[in-house]
Amino acid sequence: MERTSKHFRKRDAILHCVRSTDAHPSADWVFEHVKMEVPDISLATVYRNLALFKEQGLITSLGTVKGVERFDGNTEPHVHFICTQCGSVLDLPEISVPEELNSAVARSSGGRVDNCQLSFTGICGNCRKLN
Amino acid sequence: MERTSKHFRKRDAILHCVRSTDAHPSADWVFEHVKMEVPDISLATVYRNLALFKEQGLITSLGTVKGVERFDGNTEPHVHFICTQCGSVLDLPEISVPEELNSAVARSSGGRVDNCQLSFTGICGNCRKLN
DNA sequence: GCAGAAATGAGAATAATTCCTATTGACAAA
DNA sequence: TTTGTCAATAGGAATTATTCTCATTTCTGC
Repeated sequence: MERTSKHFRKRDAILHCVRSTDAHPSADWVFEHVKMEVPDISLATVYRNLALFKEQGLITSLGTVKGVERFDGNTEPHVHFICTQCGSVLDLPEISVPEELNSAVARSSGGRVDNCQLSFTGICGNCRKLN
Repeated sequence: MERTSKHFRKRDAILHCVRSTDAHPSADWVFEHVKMEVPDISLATVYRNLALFKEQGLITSLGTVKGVERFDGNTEPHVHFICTQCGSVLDLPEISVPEELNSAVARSSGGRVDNCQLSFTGICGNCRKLN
């Protein structure tokens, strides 16, 4: 379905915002940025749609960094480095989790595996310089 | 230092509680359980000490499950399976992350790597039966 | 244009977590 | 034994992220 109509302008702006950044943004970050294009956007709409996109698998969630949920528009499996000082998140495309682990996990957990997430935490290069 | 004095009874009870369970508990779970031994414990004390232990590396945090932070008294690196339906967390000791990744990540991120966490999410065996 | 459905704004409500302040226990020195 | 100091704590207020409610707006199909 073409969703260029006004009805979906806000929803699409939110999705586009998350997908066109590698900032791994929070709901609030998305809110602030979408507001530039669509000034009458509401924070509730951002939360609502992020939850929807996540459910539909259009975006993923990294979990929380410093108490705030962070999203990722890149749904390809990939690894993250999270700076615990400044909260920045970096993609590590060169590292990967062996595909065959999923079935091993399904077997040993007795459940259904939907997702896998590998992340490293530490202090990023930038923060190290500043200290 | 011997910490058997009354002064540290609560702090130690909190640490012991987290370490003696594989429930990967939340602050509230710890609070409820420590209360059985030490009825006049306060929730703020639990939060404060969990944050302290985490900082000292005595325990780790899994991040949040369904919006609630979960802790782990087992600081050995290991992999988790998290059920997104019931929120239970299972250890997967048979799966492991290659040690050499840490240095690869440090190199490619330009930062200092403190921790690494691999977790799988899905629906656990129990929840699958119940559906 | 009209009816029903979907999407939204605004702000209230909720829930997890942190902060604040008075109090208490430990411990050392007088 | 008393006193001073300091860390640890209780209890509740404050904060903050997130969700909910509901009235309103916008879309779609007719």
